Amino acid sequence: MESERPDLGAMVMRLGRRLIAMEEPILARHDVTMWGYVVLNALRGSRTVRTQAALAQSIGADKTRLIPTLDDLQKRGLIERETDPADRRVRLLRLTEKGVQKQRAIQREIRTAENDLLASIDDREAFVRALRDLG
Amino acid sequence: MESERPDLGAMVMRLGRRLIAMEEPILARHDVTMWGYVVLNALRGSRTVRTQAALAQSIGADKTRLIPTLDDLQKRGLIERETDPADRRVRLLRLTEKGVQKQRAIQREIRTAENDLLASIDDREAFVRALRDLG
DNA sequence: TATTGTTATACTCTATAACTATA
DNA sequence: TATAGTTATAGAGTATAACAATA
Repeated sequence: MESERPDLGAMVMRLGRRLIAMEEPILARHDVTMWGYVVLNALRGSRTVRTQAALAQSIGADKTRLIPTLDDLQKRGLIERETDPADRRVRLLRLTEKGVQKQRAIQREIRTAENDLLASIDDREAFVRALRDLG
Repeated sequence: MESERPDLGAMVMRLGRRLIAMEEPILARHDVTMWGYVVLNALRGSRTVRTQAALAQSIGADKTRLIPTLDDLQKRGLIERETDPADRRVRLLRLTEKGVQKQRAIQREIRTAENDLLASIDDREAFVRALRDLG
């Protein structure tokens, strides 16, 4: 019998805010914004070079609000942005080696912090699996 | 062995957005905003009358951004706001009977929708319990 | 002087529209 | 003409500062 509890949405958003708060100091130490980290993650998986429009869509962002982030990441040598010779309107994106290292370093720290946070959960794998399935 | 997965924060926020999207049409049908519903929920549990400042703190909101919400709920007869005779600076808040009914009706619909969404999860109670503990 | 509630202002974030360069 | 990327503008949401009433 399930006792009274807050709505699922309230609990999930609360946990989400807690996780974001946990990540923020890590990102700050690496001098990367949340959007910057999201971009690094999106480019890591698919070594496939992508256009900015495709990237924006894949992370559910407007293409215009990605541009300052891409400018910054490029300026700092974490990504490369080159004109597609086959269609000079398009910019092909990819992580530099430095960008790959940065993404790995940040994610490693975040995973460690996640593990601490999940320590109290009985069956962590089941919990994570459920979260994944519900996405 | 846990296969590669997105960060916990990304998965949780994604699920959170999905739940919000699920709730929004329900709230719209009842002509209540998300903030309005949060206030109704906060006042439901504690029949204890509260001040606006206490309410704001309990839901993690700034006191100033609650005021338009309270004005609206009061105008529509869902809450009462009366001056505390013991300290005339303070407004005591409580749900009206109409407000209680409204909160119940909305939550009932949300719970039904949550159940549909959780249908695919193996051990739902464990999942909900974990979410609760992590809050 | 400090505090509750309120209003007015400023700031941040995001989306919309307008521009360029290619196709 | 249509599209990728960019820039400029406007809108929503939120926080900050200032105010009136009361303690």
